[in-house]
This record gives sequence, C-alpha cells and structure tokens, in this order.
Amino acid sequence: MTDTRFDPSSADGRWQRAWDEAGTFAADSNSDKPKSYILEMFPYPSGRIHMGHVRNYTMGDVIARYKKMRGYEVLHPMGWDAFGMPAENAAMEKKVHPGEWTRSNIAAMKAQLQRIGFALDWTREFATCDPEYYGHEQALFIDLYESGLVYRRQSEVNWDPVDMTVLANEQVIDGKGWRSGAEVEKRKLDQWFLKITDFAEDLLSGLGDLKDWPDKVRLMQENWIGKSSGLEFSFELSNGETLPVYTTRPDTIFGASFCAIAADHAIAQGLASDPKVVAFIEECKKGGTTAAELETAEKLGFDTGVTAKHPFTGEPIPVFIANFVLMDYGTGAVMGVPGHDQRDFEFATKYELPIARVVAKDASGAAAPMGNEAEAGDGIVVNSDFLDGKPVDDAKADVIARAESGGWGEGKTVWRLRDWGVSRQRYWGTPIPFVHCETCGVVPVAKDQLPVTLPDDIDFETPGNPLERHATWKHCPCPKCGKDARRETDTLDTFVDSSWYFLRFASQPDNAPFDAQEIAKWLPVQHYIGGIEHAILHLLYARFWTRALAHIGKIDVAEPFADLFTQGMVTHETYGLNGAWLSPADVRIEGEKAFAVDGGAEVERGRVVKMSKSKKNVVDPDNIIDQYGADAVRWFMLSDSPPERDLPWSEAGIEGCWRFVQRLWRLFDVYDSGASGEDKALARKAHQAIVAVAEDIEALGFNKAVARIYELTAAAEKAGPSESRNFAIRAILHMVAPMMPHVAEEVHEAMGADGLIADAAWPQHDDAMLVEDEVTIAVQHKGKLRDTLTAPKGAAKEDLEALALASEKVQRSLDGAEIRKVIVVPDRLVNIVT
RNA sequence: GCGGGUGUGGCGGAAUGGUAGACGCCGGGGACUUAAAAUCCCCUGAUCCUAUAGAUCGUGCGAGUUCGAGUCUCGCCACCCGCACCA
Repeated sequence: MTDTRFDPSSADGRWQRAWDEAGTFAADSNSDKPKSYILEMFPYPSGRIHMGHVRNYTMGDVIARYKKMRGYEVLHPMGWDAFGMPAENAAMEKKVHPGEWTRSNIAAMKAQLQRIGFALDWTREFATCDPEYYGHEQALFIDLYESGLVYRRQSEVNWDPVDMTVLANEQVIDGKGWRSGAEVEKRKLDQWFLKITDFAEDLLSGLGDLKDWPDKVRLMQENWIGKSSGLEFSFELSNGETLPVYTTRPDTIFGASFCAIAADHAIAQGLASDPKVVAFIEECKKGGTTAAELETAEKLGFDTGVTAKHPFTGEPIPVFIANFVLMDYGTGAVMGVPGHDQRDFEFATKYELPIARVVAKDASGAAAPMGNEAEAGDGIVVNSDFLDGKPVDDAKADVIARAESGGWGEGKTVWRLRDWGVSRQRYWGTPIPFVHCETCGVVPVAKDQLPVTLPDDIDFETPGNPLERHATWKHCPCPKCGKDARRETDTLDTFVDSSWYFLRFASQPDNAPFDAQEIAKWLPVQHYIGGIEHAILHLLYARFWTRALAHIGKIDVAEPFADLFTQGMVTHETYGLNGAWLSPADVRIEGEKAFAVDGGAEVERGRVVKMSKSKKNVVDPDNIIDQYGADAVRWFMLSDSPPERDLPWSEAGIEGCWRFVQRLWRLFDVYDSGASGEDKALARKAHQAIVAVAEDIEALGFNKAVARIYELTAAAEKAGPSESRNFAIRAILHMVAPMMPHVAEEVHEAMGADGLIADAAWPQHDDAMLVEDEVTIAVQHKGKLRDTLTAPKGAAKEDLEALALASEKVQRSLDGAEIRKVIVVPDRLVNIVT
C-alpha cells in the first residue's frame, strides 16, 4: 500500500535508463520474429522539439511498442534531416558555423526526445550532414548518373543580385528577394537534374496499390504528376513556319477560331523587331502569380497578323500572342476553341472572335445557341463535317487517327511532372561529386575518393556561394586525366537526403549505402507517420528514389511506405493585446476573459490556430514535462482528438491527463494479490477492452482506445476485490504501457511483476468472455424510444415482442391504438408500428 | 475556377441504418479537511411541466428512401485544406 504520488521527475529517467541499459528497443535484423518497421518523418534540427514533433513521435511510439507486445521485431529509428538553409541563415546572423549550429541543435533535441521516453533504436541514429551518410549518397548519385538517370542542362533560376545567390520560389516575395529586398532576376545556369519523368507512368499507376494511403495524398500526387492525353499537331502558318500545338480536345478541332502562343514562344520572340510586340511581351511578364491575381487577370492577346491554316477546312485563323498560355506546358501554343474551353471563351469574347458550337447534348442540338460560358462537358459532336454525330471520345480517336495517317500530328501523352532540378548554389548540403575538366568534360569523382566533404573554413561575410568563393576547395585534379580541373560547387537539394534515409536506417554497412538483403527484411515501412505538408514533394521523391534504385538493381522494393498516416497539427488559442501577440505563459484566464499577467490589461482571445512563433501561441514541451512528466504529455497527445485532426492544446486538458496518471498509480493500491473470486461483469469488460483497444490502436484510433481505457479504469476502481479485478488492473496496465510507459513500468514493478513491461506481451483475452448474457432491448413506438428492457441474449422474437407489449410505458404510449406491425431486431430493439 | 474534406452539447469528440451525445474537459452541488491541495460522490443538450414522474424538440439547412436516418440518396449553405490560365 502506498499513499505516495507517482513522481515522474525521478521515475521517467529511471525507466529510460533501464530500457537503454537492457537495449530493449534495439532492432535485431537476425531475429526470427516477424518484422515491423515503424517510422516517423525525421525532424529538421531547428533547435527545439515542438508539440507537433511530440504528437507525431508519440503516435509512432505507441504503434512501435504495441507491435513489440504483439510479438514483432520492431525497427523504430530516429535521425536528423540536417542539411538546409536555416543553418546558413544562422551562420550569417549569429556568426556560427552551420555545422556547429546543427550539431548543437541535434544534441539539444535528442536530449528532449529522450526525456519523452520514445522506444527508439538510437544505435541507428545518423544525421544527413554526416560525411559518412552523404558520401554514400554521392555514390548513389554517381550510380544514377551512370545509368542515365542524372543529366545536366541549362535552366532558369531566381537570382538575387545583392546576395548573389539563387532563391527558391518561396523566397521570392513580390518579385523581390526575401532577405535583400532586391529585384529578382531570371538567370540561366547549368544545373543537375534527376529523370523523375522516366518514372511518371509508374509513379502514377503505383498509387493504385497504396490502399493504406489517405485518398487525399494519392489524389494530390496524381494531380501533381498530371497525366493528360491528346493530340499534338502542327499548323502551317502564313509566314511559312509551322506551329506545333497540343490539345486534349481534338474532337473540337472544327471549333478552333484562333491560335494562341506564349509570350516567350520562339515565334513571338521572332517578331520582336516590332516594338509593339516587345511592349506586349513585357506586359505579359508583369502579371502577378498569386492566386487572387490570376483569378482576376484579364485575358490579353496581341494579333501577330500571321494566320494558321486549319488542317481540315483550310480556313485561315489568326495567331495571337496571349498572356494565358504557358511556355513550359505542352508546346507553348494552343488552338483556341471558345465554345468548349472557358479561357478560350473569355479570350474570344474580348477580341470578338467566332464562338462556334461543335459539341451538343445530342445530334439535334447543332443549332442551339451558346450561353455565356464555354461548354466543356461531354456530348455529341456537331457542325464538324465527318465527325458529326460521334460521341466526344470517338471523335477524339478519329481525329488522332487521321492526323497520324496524314502525317501532320500524333496522339501524345503529356505530363505536368517536370524533371527534378537538384542543384543548389549553397554551402550546407551534399556536394555533388563531379569535376569539370577542360579536356574530359564532366567527370564523376572516383568512388574510392568519396566522400567529397565540405570544407570547414568558410566565410559567410561576403555574399554568394561559399564553395564557389573558397580559396582552394574547388581546385582539384581531373579524376580521369589528372590535369587541373574544377570541382562542382553546387550541392544537392535537401529533398535528396530525405529520399533514401529510411533505407539507411534499415541497413548501414560501412562500405556501402545499404545491404539489399537487410533492406528486404524490413522494407516496406509498415507505418509511416508525418505531416500532410509532405504529401507531394518528399513522398513523391522518396517513391522515385526507391524505384530508381530498384531500376538499377540496388534494392528490390516497389514502394517504400506501405501505410501512410498524416497527422493533424497541435493548435492553441491566440491572445492579442494592442495589435501584438501574447504567449500563453503571459496570459491569465478567468472564466470567459483573459488578462495579461504583466499589467493586468484584458486580452483578446483569438482563434485557435497552429502553434507558431509568429503568433506566440507556443507551449514548450520541455516546460510541460518538467511540470507533469512524459506520460501526461504523451496521454494528452493521444486523447480526445482523432489523430488526423488538429489537437487543441489546453492547460485544463493536460491537468486531466496528469490526474489520470495518478489514478493509474493508485490502481496499485486496490490491487490485492490475495483476492479471489469472480466478478463476471468486470471480467467481461476487461476482455472486451483488450480486444477493442487493440483494434483501435491498429486503426490508429488512439482517442477511442483512450476512452475505453478510462471506462475500464472507472469500472475497476468501483468494483470490490476479486481475482477478476486483479485481472482488469493488469490488463489496464498492459494496455496503457505503449502510451504511458513510465507509470506502467512503475506500477508493474510495485506489483512485484518480473521484468520490464516494455518486454511484456499484449494481454490475452478469452473469446467466451466477450459475449454478454443479458442485453438491453430498446422499444420504439412512433419512431421514438418508449422504454428499455433487459432480456437474455438470443431471446426469441416472440418473447421480445411479448415483453415489449407488457411494458406499462409502452402501453401508455400505444393508448389502445391498433398495432399494424411489429419489427423485432434480435438483441437490439422492438419497434411497434400503429 | 477545379479537386478534396468537415459540419453532433459550453469545448474536444463517440455512435456495424437500430437507446444520439460514450470518454475527456469546463461548469454546478456535496463529502473529507481548522483550511487548502489532493481525492471521492452526485448533477450537467434545450424547452415545457402539475418537476424523483412525464412531454416535446434536437446531429448545418431543405427534401427523399425506410418500421427506423447523425449514418443512405438528391438539392442547398457555411467553413477549412490542396492545386491552379496545364490547353
């Protein structure tokens, strides 16, 4: 018996050390057990763990610990996505080396994660900025180069002329560099690309097999890959040139009343001797790219005076330069069919071009007037010569067939997906392992010379890429001819680092990136958990790398992540005072109102939004753990909100979790190892909970599992001593062990049980105990509940009906009315229809 | 504009077409205590009411299917997210 309280400040650390010393969570790839690889998206070492991390890793941790209890050999690793721009920004602002900054952040965040008691195999930890890791990445990059999946070409970048650096699109704000504020220029640079488009079809069709991915993510990837099929064909122009266009609606070709080309199309550029053309092209470039601007942007065109000859009718149609045509999709030119494309409709309306109907609901609709918008839907082709009367799909096939046999066009599939540009003109990334030689050209670094490491003595005082500026680093002999040559100074996009890290976790030999046979033991990842913000890029790139590596025979894995789960954000109320934000720590809540701790002024309670530094609505996990310990925070992360939805943090909520931690501790008080006798109702509840909680955890329905554990706990507390109650208490303890492992170990030990509960098996249930022998029957009349009655399970329909009609309440409701029908659902209800 | 999602008490949320609101939080009342903390017990959707009983309403709105709809169908509304002049 005890009257003490559970003290996480001593217990948490004690159990964490116990797991560590026993190597409880080290994954053994040689184990005979079935394998389960549980992975959460590894963090960027920004400096502090935030609540979003805690939620993410708690979910993964519960699954990992649960799987272990279920007899799996579990791989649950952790590492650091350690390259990236924030480290360079810190170097510039705080004058620290990016490596030092990153290393100290990793140390701090690792300590934070360890305080939460995650069941991680730290022996496999690495950071992507470890030369060992990025050296293997360089080797893989060279392998991909040698199999033709890497190439170089000129590509446009956003160039900040003041910082002398390349900017990502999101660093360009209103056409200006985010840091310097300078007008951003477009520059053409030789850049490295990965041929992801080679796998477009496969990446798309592979989505169909990812049954355990959210539909939303699959759809987003599908749209991103953007497959469309149609006809590419050429118009003959009046100036003797030809104009290739691409259309997904060849069936509407008889409705074409103009052609439109992009401002940077070669034909438009060719007309640049005309100052009016130059002025118009300039005008097109000015248009903003924000959603709102595009929405309202007017369709603008410039009639070039050139005409195109319609391939079937031979009629001349005008060629415009237009601001709504994109150079980098299709051929940068389109045929305009105003009747059946909304953009073309707006354009034709503005420039008074003919709007013909070539598709109608049925063949009799040929003469129906057009409305005030384009009709983009299906139908029957009309006013189109030999296509008349054909359904749209047949007409498409017909036109493509004629174009192909006539030699003026061909059916073509066009993808939105572009090849992946991986060059970054930055320091803090994986050096691209190539050398530029005047004689030999671009030459890969010899594998035995890897890794190509980053120099440490760098200077962030002057703008530009530090690798480019470094006194000696880029000078090296050519690996092929030995003459003086120049090292590549671009580094790889950090998305490359995160495209194969899950392979390195599963297998990390010294002399190779990974071992295919080890990989085969663990992959695919059984549960991959992370934020929805990675729905497209990271997940697509990781799928691509997996395919590319399989393609060159390095691994035999089709898809890296069998089951993907995207968790919601952790949110918090916001507090505003005089136009500034206040942090929750500086606010006192009294009933409906909130006041500033400092000065006492009333504070406006704002919306509940994602925790962010800018809104100051952040709660630091470390402070919470200091106050309540790891288990309360973990329990909070799992309670209440379904994991895919946002979780609103609240002081009251964590208090409630803390109370429950103590309730669990006190269960030990009522555990009486000498008690005997059966409490069938409680035993039944316990057996039912064992099954239900397991199902909930497997479906990631943690909030439901939590509710069931609360219910059983309340029942066990109320019950008198019995062996059944002891069973229930042991069951509770084992069921919460994956969620609140510290208090579970503590109680487990206090009850005198052997070993660690972390090593224990999931409690056994008895099927016979799942079945109730009495059920509650609802009795309805006129669609409303009139009475409930208790009946033995499996009672005959007639008996239930008789029982229902015997009810006084039912009789009162019936009030002598004639019974037309009685519906009896066994073990559930009786519905009387009058 | 296109695509997707969500809508249930004061709040977070439960609910194989079958007792709506499990469980948690907040709130109210009480016990224990010199007092507090901690803990325990009871109440807690709304309205009506002759008030330990009973009735009516109630899952964004409007229809429909059904003996029975939060759940299925159709039509709206609101909010959130993603993509975006992709031909």
